[in-house]
Amino acid sequence: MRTLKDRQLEQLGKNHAVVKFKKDSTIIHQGMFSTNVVFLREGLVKVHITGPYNEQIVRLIKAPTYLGLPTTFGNKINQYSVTAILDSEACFIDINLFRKVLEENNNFSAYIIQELSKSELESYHRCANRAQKQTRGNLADVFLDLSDNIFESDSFTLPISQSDIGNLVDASRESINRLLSEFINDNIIEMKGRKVKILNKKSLQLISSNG
Amino acid sequence: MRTLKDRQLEQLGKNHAVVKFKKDSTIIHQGMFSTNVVFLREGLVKVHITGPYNEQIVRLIKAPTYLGLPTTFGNKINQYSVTAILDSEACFIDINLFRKVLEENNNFSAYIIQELSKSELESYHRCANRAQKQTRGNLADVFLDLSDNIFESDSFTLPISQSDIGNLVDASRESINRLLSEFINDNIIEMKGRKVKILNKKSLQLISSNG
DNA sequence: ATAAAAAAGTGATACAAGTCACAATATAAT
DNA sequence: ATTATATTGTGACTTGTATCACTTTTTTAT
Repeated sequence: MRTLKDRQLEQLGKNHAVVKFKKDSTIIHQGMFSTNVVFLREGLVKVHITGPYNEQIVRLIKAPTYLGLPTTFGNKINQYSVTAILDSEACFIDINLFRKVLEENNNFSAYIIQELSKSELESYHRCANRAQKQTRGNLADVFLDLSDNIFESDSFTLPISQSDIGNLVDASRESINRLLSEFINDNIIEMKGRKVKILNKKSLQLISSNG
Repeated sequence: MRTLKDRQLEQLGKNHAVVKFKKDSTIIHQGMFSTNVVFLREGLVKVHITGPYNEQIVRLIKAPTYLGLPTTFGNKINQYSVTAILDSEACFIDINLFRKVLEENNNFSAYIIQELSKSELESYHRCANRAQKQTRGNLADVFLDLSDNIFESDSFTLPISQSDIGNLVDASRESINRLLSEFINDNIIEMKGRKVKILNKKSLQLISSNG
């Protein structure tokens, strides 16, 4: 499946320039008219959406991935924002071309459907977790996600602020801060500025599943 | 698009029996092996998933809709459960047939992609709302959804228990009960058993957007 | 019809996490 | 370098909502 994606990317990317985005710059702007799908080649982004009160971070996604699909098939106004949280690279693919490739290549459709399905499932799980766990457990999950999936290492640099973490797990900045102190105090993680080292992943996993 | 769906349904449904489900019977069982996609022709269902502590109701969906797509393209184990909350009718479509139709009919793929995209967006919005509003606002949203989208009427019969509502909006049964009393007391809704009449939709909308 | 099981109603209490209010560092900008 | 701005660290206090512990009502089963 990976090779398919790459082959397809080649086809789609041939006549599309790669655009570089610095950390903190916005790749997709909610509310803006758009006629592109974005293929994120490299980097890490946050997807955020205007909530009833604040801007809400919905999820972090790392490359490679497609972004902005809902815009492609619904109206042409972006329904959410995507901001780079690490330097990233993306290519913009014209919607019509994208649709044409979908039409011509059934495997590609199947691939996109699969990705969307996966994302739906993840969404359900996130939903269930956030709701049932308390902040400590959700925070542990963020660190596990960063370590296991995003950076694939026990040492990494936090790509977002404590207040963003709070926003992501539906907690206040202050609560996150206090819980981080707690984690550090319990020798579960070590932090120097935003440099994180996970000292006791077992504990994190325990916290994730219990609290 | 609607006609396309109907045409497609015809094609898919031709050799597939319609199965009737009584209220409260399970249509899709999480954890079970399955080789079908379900097309819900008629009725109303809840999608629920095993959370870290409880079973979590993720959303209500009314017919017509496809269910179980993630199973189709990922592994063959159902990743969530779907239970009828009103008498419903569904047809079961063999995965291979479904895939074949997807392959042969690009419009159908496009339609499925569109549906999945829409569902992703809804998911993001639900997420942002649940997180930022308190229970009163989320409860108002449930009533607005039931009235505006699901039953398209100001009078309807609650299809789920208070404890399910609580589960759906991440609150306890008791909180829902207290808030309902409050709504009734404020002449926002009227309830006789599970028969609901919305008396003041404006208020509900206000509560939805403020609290 | 009657027993059994769910669902709904309600008070008392507890607590996780929000909010407010500053102080202390960092980071970015001129 | 030196402001200006953003982020982080903490204490004190408040609050929405969970939990517990019943009672009452409704529904389902026998």
